[in-house]
Amino acid sequence: MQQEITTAVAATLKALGVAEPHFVVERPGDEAHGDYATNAALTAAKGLGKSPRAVAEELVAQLSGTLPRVESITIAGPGFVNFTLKRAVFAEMLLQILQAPEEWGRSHSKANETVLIEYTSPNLFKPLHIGNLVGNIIGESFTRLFEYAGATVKRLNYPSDIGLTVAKGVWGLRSTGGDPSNIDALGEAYRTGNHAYENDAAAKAEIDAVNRSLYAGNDPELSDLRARGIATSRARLSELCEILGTHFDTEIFESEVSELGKEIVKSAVGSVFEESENAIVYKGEKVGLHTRVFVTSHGLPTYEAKDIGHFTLKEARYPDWTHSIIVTGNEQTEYFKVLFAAMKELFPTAANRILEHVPTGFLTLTTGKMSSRKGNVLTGESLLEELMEEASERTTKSHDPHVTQDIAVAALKYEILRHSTGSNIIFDKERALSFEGDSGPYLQYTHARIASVEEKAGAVSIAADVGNPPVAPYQVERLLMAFPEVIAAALAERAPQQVVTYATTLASAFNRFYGEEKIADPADPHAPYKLALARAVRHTLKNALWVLGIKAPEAM
RNA sequence: GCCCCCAUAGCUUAAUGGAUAAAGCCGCGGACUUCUAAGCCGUUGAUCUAGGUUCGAUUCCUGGUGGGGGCACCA
Repeated sequence: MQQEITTAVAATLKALGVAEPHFVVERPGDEAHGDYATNAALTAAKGLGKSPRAVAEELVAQLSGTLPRVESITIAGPGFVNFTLKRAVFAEMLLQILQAPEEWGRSHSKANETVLIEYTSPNLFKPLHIGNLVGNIIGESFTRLFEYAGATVKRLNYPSDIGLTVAKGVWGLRSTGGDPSNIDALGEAYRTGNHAYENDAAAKAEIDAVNRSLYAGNDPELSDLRARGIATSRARLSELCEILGTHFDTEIFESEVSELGKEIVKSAVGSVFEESENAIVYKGEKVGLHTRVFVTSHGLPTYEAKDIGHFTLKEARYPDWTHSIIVTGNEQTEYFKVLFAAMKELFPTAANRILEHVPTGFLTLTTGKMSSRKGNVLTGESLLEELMEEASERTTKSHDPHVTQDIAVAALKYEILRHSTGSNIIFDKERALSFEGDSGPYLQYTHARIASVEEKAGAVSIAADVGNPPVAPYQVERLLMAFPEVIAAALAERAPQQVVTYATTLASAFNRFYGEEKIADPADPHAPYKLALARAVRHTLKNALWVLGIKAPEAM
């Protein structure tokens, strides 16, 4: 519908003599301004040498009668042109939603793309950090937005299974005698190792030696501890992904790419890379960036070289990729600028396709910072566990443990996805645990409430039907129409929070409707229409929640 | 020192250059013997600062102040 109006307005402006029409068609914030509005007259007025209102009047005169689904076109304010849709358009929309609920909101705009999305990427050998959890939640919502646009999406995980973090953990395990099959013991071992590394010079030297041994694989005892710890970490990660509703299509480990990356970098010395102070570096200054080390003076590959190797493995697995997205914390923003510049010089395929870094913000608690390195231990999993305990206390209608879990996950995901991607998140546990007001559980509750009303309606033999609509559309109905546009905008702007905001607004509008109107009233001639509307809202909420990676329970 | 990001109500957050800046929390006050009260209704309250561009600026540009991140052998 938005597209229909945009096309018509563009054509009319051209007919009026505007060479390059520049305007937007949007949904006005105020319902009184109709269903769609355009600023076309304001933007075109100057070029035409006329007043905005005069241009608006010409626009209205030209457009009248050309849009079959538009009831009226009016001029308001300084020269906005407002479009109000015909009543029947909304009934048609409800019918469309009820007939193909799974399709509502989907498009084919990315049907020709294969998108590789890399996210989560934790350090194995310690409990999942809260930052990994943020990345997982945001990354997953991106995969779903792309899937909704018809793209082929591959979910990639790139865990760190070698390096200083692992060495600290292995050293710590040996020092504490902890059980490598216990995830908490791994966390404890890591903290012990990290503390020693920062405060004890002798221990630091030992840990560095452990690190070299692990790379070389020349100490069976250490390598065995590493392998067992990693197995424990991976098993735990799988469990958490199950709870979060995520999975990965491909996992590539840091240890697989180290040597590969190093060799590629070495072979490109003199062309892409150069030697400097015995290290191999990429001089980012030539493209307005900064220099970074890819291979150290000791001949070890850095994260940079590993990412080069990583890229070649990704490409080998998915040669038809068109778009590669990496989701990480925003502290790596500058790093990826340099890495991508180097990759575009190095790989012809990378030069012609899209490499994109999506930065996520830092999550801090209202009670202070969190860091698993410093031992103030709120991990991703401990946070989830707390939320699940609270959810189980509050669940009344359903005692299904899966529903309880889904509610806890919803609370967490909503709290993270409501922010604009990349902005820092101040997480208030009390607020998330309260499940009141704008929240994941609020959306789920609204969904479950509608399911319950539908059940009641069935019991009194009311069937959904759009044949007898009330004279004026309800506010909820108008809101429904925006859903596909919101999904498209959220993808284009990399902004899942728009889906969060929309779903919350929709739920709120429905709850107001619910408070004002009786839906399942056998004596009400409009009951079948109201039921159809309620069901359409439920489908829309369910689809919006799906995009956010949140389950929509039937009862709670 | 250089580079990047950020600053909206008491708190946590929204707002493709557009109309009266939108919610939730907190506070106060309501409705309901009626479909799920995790709900609904009412109410107080905000764009860091000085300029600039624009018909129009929370949004774009410049300076200032305050905060976060990054800047060669960590990831």
